[in-house]
This record gives sequence, C-alpha cells and structure tokens, in this order.
Amino acid sequence: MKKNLPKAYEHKKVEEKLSQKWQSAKLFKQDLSSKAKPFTILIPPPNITGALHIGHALTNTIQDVLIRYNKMQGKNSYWVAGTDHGGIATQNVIEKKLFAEQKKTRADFSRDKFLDILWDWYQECGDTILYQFEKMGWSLDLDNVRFTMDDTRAKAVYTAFEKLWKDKKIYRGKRMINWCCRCHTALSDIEVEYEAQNGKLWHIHYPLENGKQGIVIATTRPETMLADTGVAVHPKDERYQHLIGENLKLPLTNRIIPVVADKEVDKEFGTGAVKITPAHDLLDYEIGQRHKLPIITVISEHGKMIDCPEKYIGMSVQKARAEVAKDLEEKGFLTKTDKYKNNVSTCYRCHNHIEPYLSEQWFVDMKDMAKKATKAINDGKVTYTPETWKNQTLNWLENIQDWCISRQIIWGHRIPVWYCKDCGEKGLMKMDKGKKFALSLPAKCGKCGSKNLYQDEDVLDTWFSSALWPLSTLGWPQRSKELSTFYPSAVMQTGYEIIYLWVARMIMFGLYFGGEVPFKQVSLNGIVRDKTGKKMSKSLGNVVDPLGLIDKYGADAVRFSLLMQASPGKDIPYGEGSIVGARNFTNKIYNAARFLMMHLEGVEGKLEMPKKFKELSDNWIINEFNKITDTGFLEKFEFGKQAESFYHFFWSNYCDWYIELAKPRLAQGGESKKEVLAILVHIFYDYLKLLHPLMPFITEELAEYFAKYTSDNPDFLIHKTILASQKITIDANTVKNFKLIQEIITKIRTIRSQFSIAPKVKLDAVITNENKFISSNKHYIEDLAGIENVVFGGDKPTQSAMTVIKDIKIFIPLEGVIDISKENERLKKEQDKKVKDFETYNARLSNKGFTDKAPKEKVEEFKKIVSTLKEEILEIKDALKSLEK
RNA sequence: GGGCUGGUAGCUUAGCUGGUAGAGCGCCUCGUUUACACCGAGGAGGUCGAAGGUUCGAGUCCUUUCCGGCCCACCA
Repeated sequence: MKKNLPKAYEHKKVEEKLSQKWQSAKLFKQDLSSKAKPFTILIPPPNITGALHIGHALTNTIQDVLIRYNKMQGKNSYWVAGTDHGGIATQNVIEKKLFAEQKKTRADFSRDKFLDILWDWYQECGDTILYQFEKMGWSLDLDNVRFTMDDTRAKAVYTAFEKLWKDKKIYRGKRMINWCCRCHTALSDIEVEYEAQNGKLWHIHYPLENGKQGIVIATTRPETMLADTGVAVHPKDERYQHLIGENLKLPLTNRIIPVVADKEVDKEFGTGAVKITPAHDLLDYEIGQRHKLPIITVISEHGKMIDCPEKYIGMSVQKARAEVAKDLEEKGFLTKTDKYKNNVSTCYRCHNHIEPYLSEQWFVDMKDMAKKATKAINDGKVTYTPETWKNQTLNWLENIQDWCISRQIIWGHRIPVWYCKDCGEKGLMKMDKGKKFALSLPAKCGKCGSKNLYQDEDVLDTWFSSALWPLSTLGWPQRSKELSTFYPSAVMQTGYEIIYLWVARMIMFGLYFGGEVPFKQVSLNGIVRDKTGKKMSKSLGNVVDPLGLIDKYGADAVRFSLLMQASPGKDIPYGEGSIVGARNFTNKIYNAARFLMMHLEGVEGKLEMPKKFKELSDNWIINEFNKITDTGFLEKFEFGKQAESFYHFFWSNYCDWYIELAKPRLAQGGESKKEVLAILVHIFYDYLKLLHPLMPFITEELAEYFAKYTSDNPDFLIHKTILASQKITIDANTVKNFKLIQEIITKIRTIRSQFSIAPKVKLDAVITNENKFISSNKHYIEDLAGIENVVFGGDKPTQSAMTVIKDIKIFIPLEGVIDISKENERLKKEQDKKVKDFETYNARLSNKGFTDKAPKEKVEEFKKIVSTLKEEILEIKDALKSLEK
C-alpha cells in the first residue's frame, strides 16, 4: 500500500495544481494549422454583473464536456471565451453600488466619469469571472478572452450598424415603446415580462358636454383619464349610436372630448366604451392617430404625474390611481368598481413597472431577416434539441416586430450617428483607421454646412452586440483565417429563456452579415432551481454559490452532479444532496485507484493486456466496458444518461463485482496476479479517458500514474483518443452466464442476511443436481458468498435453507443455526411471489386471444417462463414439506 | 385567448417502435473482511394523476378530464 496516500480524495490540491498546469501548457489555444474537422463552441458570454451563478456552471460545464469529448474524438475543438458588458443589467448593478456607497445617482456623474467607473468595474468583475472559469476546469483559453465592448467587437458593431444603415434596414422614428421608469430607458418588446395582478375595473361616467347622461367607460387605469382625449365605441354598437360625434366633458379636468367610432373596440368588454389616452396606451395611440385626437402626456419618464391638475402633480402612478378613483367617487362619477385580473408589464431587469411611452427611438426592420432565418431552420441548417423549441422559434419569427435598439443608458455601444443642431440633418459617424476603435464627427453638416454637430446620446441594446457574437468573436468583419476556420460553429449551448432575445437574433444576424447560419445545432438546457423547484434569486435567499461548492466538494463533483441531472431543455432541481453523491463518486474512483496502486507496488514495466481472457468475469467486464463506450448519449445531448451509465459501470460493475472477484487472484501472486492486474489497470485507465470530459481533474491526476503501466505515452488526457477499450468478441452466453452466477451469489447472501450469519462464518453450499457450468465457476460463489465449498450431487442436507433458480437447487446446511419457523416463513414468501407470477403468466396463456394473436416467440417465451416457475414452485413446496419433518 | 411542457416508490427521476415497472437519495436490518463508513451486504416501499376507448395485452397508442410549470398575445 502506498503509505502516504490519504484515505479520502483531496480535491483542492489536485484541482489547483492541474488548472494552472493546463493554462500554462496552453492546452486550450486555438489551432489554425490543424487539418482536423473544426468543432467550435462560442461561450454565451456572461454579463459582468458579478460572480457566476450555478446556471452558468451548468451550461458551461456542458460545453466543456462537448469541447473535450470532440477533441478526444479527433476534432479540432475550440471554445471561444468571452464576457458581455451587459448593458442595463450592469449599469443597474453599478448604480445600486454607487447609491449604497456614496448616495449618488447617475445624474451626479458626467458621462465620461460614469464610463470610467464602469470600465474599472469591468476589470474587477472580469477577473472574478476568469478566476471562476479556471476553477470550474473549463477548457477556455484565458489568454484570449473577448469582451463585447473591446476594440475588435466595437468595430464589428459599427460595421454591422453601417451595413444596416446603408441597406436602409435601420430607421429612427417616434413610436410607442416600452419604457422602464426605473432604468429610465426604452426596452424592446421581448424585454418586457408580464405579471398577473389582482386589479380593479373602474366604471366611470363621462357626462355629455351639457351635463346630461353621457357614457360610462371601464378602465383599469383611472389615473390616465387625465390624459384622455376621446372615448371610442364600436361603430355598430346600438347602445351608443346616438352619441357618436357628440362631445363629453371629462370629469376632474373638464376637458371637452369627442366620442368616436372605431372597429377595434370590443363591444363585449366592460361597457363597450373605451376611454382613449393616446399618450399612455398602445391601442389608444393607434385609435387616436386614426381619429386625429390630440396627445396629452401626464406621466413623466420617471413614472410621475405631470401636466395635470395641481393636486396630482408629482404623484407616482400608483398613488395617482388611488387618488383619482377617490375623487371620482366623491364627485359621483364612479358608478361601479369590479375586481379584475390583468397583467402588468414589468422590466426584465429590475421588475419595476413599464409604461407605454411615446418617444424617438432607433429600430431595425427584421422582416426579411426573419424570413431568411425561417428558411434556414426549415431547411435543417440549424437543428434544435429538444426539437419543440424549433416550432416556438418559427412561430416567433413569423410574428416578429421591428427591433427597438436604442437605450437611454450610458453603458454600451454609443449609437454611431451624428445630428446637426441647425438643420436636423443626421448621418453616420466615421470609424477612425487604426487598431483602437474610435468614431469621429464629420467636419461639417453635409446639408447646411453647420459645424454644430453632436453624436447621438443613446447606446445600442446590449443584445445587438450579442447577436453579432458568433461573428465578432472570430474577428469579423475581417476575413481572417480564424473566421473561415471556426465559423460557423458547431453547437450553441444555452438556456431556453434567451432563445428569442439571443439565439434567434444570432441566426438572423449570422445569415445577414456572415452569409451562413452561426451554428449548426442549438442545444438548450433548463434552469437550475432550488431543491423545491423554485427559481433561485437573491431576494429568496436560495442561490447557491458555485465557488463555495467547489471549495467544499471539488469542481469534478459540482460538474458531475449537474451533468447527472442534465437532460435537454429540462429544469434541474438542485440541492446539496446531489453534490454529496457526486463527491462520493470521486472518492470511489480515487479509492479504486488506491487499491490498484497498492497491488502495483513492486510491479516493474508495462502490463500486457492478455490476448484471450480465460475467466468468465474477465470476459464479462470487458463486455460491460465496451457497452459504455458507444452509447451516443453525448451526441444526443443526453448528459444525464451518459453520466449515469459511467457511474453505474464503475461503481457497480467494476468495483462491486470485478474488483471483488479479482481479489483472490491478486492475493495468489505470480502470473495470476499479473494477468488480472493488467485487465484491471487497462480498463481503469481507459475508463479515465472516457470520463475525462465530465470529470477532468481527478481523471487527469490518476491517469498520470497509470499511463506508465499501459503502452500509452504519458500526456494530457485531452490529447488522447477515446475508443472502445478492447474490441474483443465476447461469447454471447458470457453475460447471461455471469448474470446467473451473480444471481446465485445474491440469493445465498440473502439467506445469510436473513439468518444473521456473520460475514466471517464460512458455510457450505450443496447443489444436488450436477451442473458443469457452475462447477467450473464455483470459485466465484465461494469467494463472494462466503462459501467454504460448493458441493455437487448427493442428497439434500437436513436442516438447511434452500433456494431455487430455474433447475438449480441450492441448499445451505445450517445445522444448529437454522430457525425452522423463519425458514418456513422465508420459503413461503418466496413461494407466494412465484405463484403470483405463475398466475399472471398462466392467465395470459390460457387466454385464447393471446395464443392466437400474439407473436409465436412471445407465446413460446411465456410458456418457458411458466414451466420454469412451475418447477421452482414444486421445489419450494418440497423444501417446505421436508421442514415439517 | 393560443401554444408548449410535466404528473411513475417519501424525494429526484429512467422507461425506445405496447408484452409481468428500473435507478440514485432517503428509510429499515446486519457488518470496523487487508481500496473506500464519502464503505459493503441484504430488505421494505409503486393499482405508473383520473375516467373512458383501441388491443389477446397499455406507464407506453387515442379521447376526455383534473392538477402543476412555462411561453406567446395591444382587450381597455
């Protein structure tokens, strides 16, 4: 035994050592000279909002598995590393930080100063993220990390904007957009989330100009009535025919507003009459446009009331709603208040409420791009796993809206457009030549000659640069070797929650700018939830920190526990329990290695794998190993199944059975030991290779030791090729025969357990009928079931426990130990079970429908089972009878 | 309102083209056998959400239904 080896695996030392070794050996650098087929994955760049969470751990571990696995399949793997500036999300983090630390808001800083703060943050947070990349064992080249706002990426963004501009796909317009009053910016329609709320439906009477009975409208937002400029009814609504064209006197403000007829009004809803607030509702805006109603704004970009009766000015929308409702009630305009469930729009970044807001924004016309993407997907240029997301994407593309790309924040790519203060002309900024990215204004306005020019203050939606990620990371627009080698990438692995925000847009931009789809396969993973299935969030306090877990259990364990549960598109309930299991698995592997090392003491040179395997167990384990080498689970993104198959083989087959069976041979020494040791070591070493993509650290660490006993040269495992260990044809009966031996051993163990016979007490086993196969493998039974001698033939011993498997009757003499009533009970139970089985099968067989219609083989199979069961039952009956004597 | 999912042992789940329900964790009993107690051996535990139907036979196919989760949609 190697004395200096601790009993439990110590992950910390190993992982620290190896992650440094890998990075300094430049193992994960891109290889532009390789002739092998490229296999590229672009990391979904994490936002620099803080440390990585467990969801990153999942999706990136999956990518790492794919990268390492494909590399070991002989492909030219390259995993592109990077981070994302994360627009609003990151700016929010910084604003919160500034407020907490200095009680300052963004208005307290100049644009440049604010940007400096953010760039400093990028340094700090970026380093944290890189540290985590390394800790997780991810095969990313950390010397070559892209950032969505670095010079190369900024040039790509500019070039893309320029092309869209020239192609007239980009335009600026005054539109109703989603405005986050907290983040103080426009959002695209898919950045809005909806939350169900228990609201109210207020019924308000708008009298006629002359004070007489007018119209009762229904609304969920009474405060917006202060900006009403009309009331609409359906043109065919008989109830209101006489009022169309009449004027109403708006309560509280006494503004005179007309009743208009519009077919968009739903007669069934509420009172069938709808108040029109063009400034604060999308549909109202459209109706207002059609009927040329004026636009009055009463809600500011901060979500506060403005330009309305004095008493409401400055109130929040919520406050004003209550006040207006109260005032209406006091003045007798409120006729009814119903409970009503509706959706409120919230910001996907801060979850504060969204106001529809009329403003000038930049948009991209997406129609054509969506059409091309649809075609590519339909043509199978991009596949989806799980496939259900393909249709969701196609559906979304079909109903695509123009993309609002301008954001009124500071952190991001500033929109490269200048305006003339004098004549209002606008144009594209020029990109300076040189390595650093910089833009400049033209010397003078092309239209009026004014030098009074300025750049647009807004920045681009962060998803704009994200959509370019597959191209920009590879150096586009430069037609580099890097780009031609690695574009398009092989797999886009990410969470299903950003399928529209990101994945679909990458496909559209990839086709538009790169001429090809950016990736061939989309593989979606689910969300990592807490163990009760709740989404993890800071406010719930149920987030788990990957670094903490790595520290406690090791990166291999964290990785494996996530992979164990990873199935395409499925959410993962994650608790510490599953990591403990994975940690125990690493320990199991380590201890198996320790066991082998112990027996390798004093062994010199290489161990030759035998050409032929004499032992049944050898053939069986080789066969079991071959089975796990070609499952194809990874190609199907079935990581859970792959992990389980590896886990089961090792723990159950290799350790619990094969090592246990090998022990006597190891103890024998000489050739016997050498032979079994060779098999043990070769399988173990090849297993390490197989497992390496999933658990890179422990496998690398152990392989270094075992390589010298095989004919393999020592090298990093990622440079090795995974292949089936020994493609040796195994006799078809081997597995069946071995299973029978296993069954016999288990049955004897059960008897031992039921009679509480200590492991060290050796027993005999008597098999009354001769069986050549068992007699030639009886040493397995003796070794693993605590049997002194397996004896064949002769009479059944008196005072013995008995069990039967097919035609094999096994007696365990238990002179003095046996408890007759216990054995009686045990046998009866076994009998009952068999009788029950017998009855189900027999019932089938006595059904004429079955025997006539079922396939012949099935009928034969059942007949055989029935006759075996019958025999076994008779034997048990016999044994029960002899107990009575 | 439209669409997508899932409902299998206490928990998390596997079950392909229909042929007596598997696993991990937990639980119970036993065990300090010279790799591992982060271990070994054995055991208990499921009328597969419900109801119909197709079939000789259904967790597996069809219909209906109940309960979750998610996405999309400008009904005030």
